[in-house]
Amino acid sequence: MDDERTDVDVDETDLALLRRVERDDDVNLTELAAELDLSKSAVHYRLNKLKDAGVITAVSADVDPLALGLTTLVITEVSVVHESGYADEIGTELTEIDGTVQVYYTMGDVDFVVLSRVQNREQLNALIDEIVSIDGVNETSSTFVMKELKTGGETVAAMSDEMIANLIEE
Amino acid sequence: MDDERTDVDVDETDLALLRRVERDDDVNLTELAAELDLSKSAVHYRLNKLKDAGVITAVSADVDPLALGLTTLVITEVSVVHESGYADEIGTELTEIDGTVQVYYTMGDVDFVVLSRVQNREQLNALIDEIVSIDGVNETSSTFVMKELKTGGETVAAMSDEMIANLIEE
DNA sequence: AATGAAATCGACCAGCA
DNA sequence: TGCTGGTCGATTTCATT
Repeated sequence: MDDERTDVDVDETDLALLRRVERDDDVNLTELAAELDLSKSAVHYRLNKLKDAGVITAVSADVDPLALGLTTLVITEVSVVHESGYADEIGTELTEIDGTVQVYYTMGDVDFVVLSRVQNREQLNALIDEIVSIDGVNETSSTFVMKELKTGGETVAAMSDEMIANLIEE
Repeated sequence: MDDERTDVDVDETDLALLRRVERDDDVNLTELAAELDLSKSAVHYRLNKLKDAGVITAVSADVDPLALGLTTLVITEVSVVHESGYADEIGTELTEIDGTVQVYYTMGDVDFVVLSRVQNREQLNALIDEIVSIDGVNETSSTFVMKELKTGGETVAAMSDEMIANLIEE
């Protein structure tokens, strides 16, 4: 029993709807209604509610990086000189480097984890050069991704029964 | 000059369209057409083309993890005993653990990088226990994410001019 | 949360550059 | 090959219960 305060309240139907549209929202209300055993109006009502509540933050097209030649995904750990209080600024600069797709500020001896997509090794070298040239960056360590086994597109689908239960009973 | 063979050919207009819909596809054709200075038919035509070509793999709703109480994001490095050729199987098992949202198979001394979302520390402990109990897993190292600075939703927007140029000139 | 009607939209086509 | 413009059926939307 830890985190009790949840901003929004969703029920099992909402979660089923979310699971469906986070996978594929390129459907009309009639189809959604049939799949979820709801009326079209009910689906419409719930989708609006979920968007208003901020549970659904956007409806977006998923672009295949490979189709654009972005065949290389790299994970880079970035450490900064720990005297500098410029972590915020460094983080912002990391997000602005072309090719970076995910940037996380982390606890521990590594300060940032950066995921980047590039088309070839030259672009990778250029990208890492850009990172190390940021003022305050101390050390970097990069690893190639050989296979993307799960890509993070689906949030609700990744939740356990316990996580679901914590949401429902509130 | 490295990777020359790209499966699909897209032009600047396609990329502008992709940039728009990967950010927000919750708009009608009329609005898209106005923003891109195209006719509705042209937008319709290009969107279909991009979906057929596999550049757009899906249109999906983005769910805010925080709205569902998933306040904790953790990055875990997983090493396997290197005698075992069960890397594929271990990878699959990692993707199936509740809470894991991204799983990458990597080169180097770390074999997998796993990103997980949980609601509290107990769930995190349970998750890590599940990982280490996988047959063949040797060692894990986890790091809390304190701030998500860039979350990887947009692929085209992250591309440099050079990457774009490599795509256009083919 | 359901109904039904009005407004709007997306799909499609024949023709064109 | 990519686009235009217009039509029609389908869809979203909304007031009402």
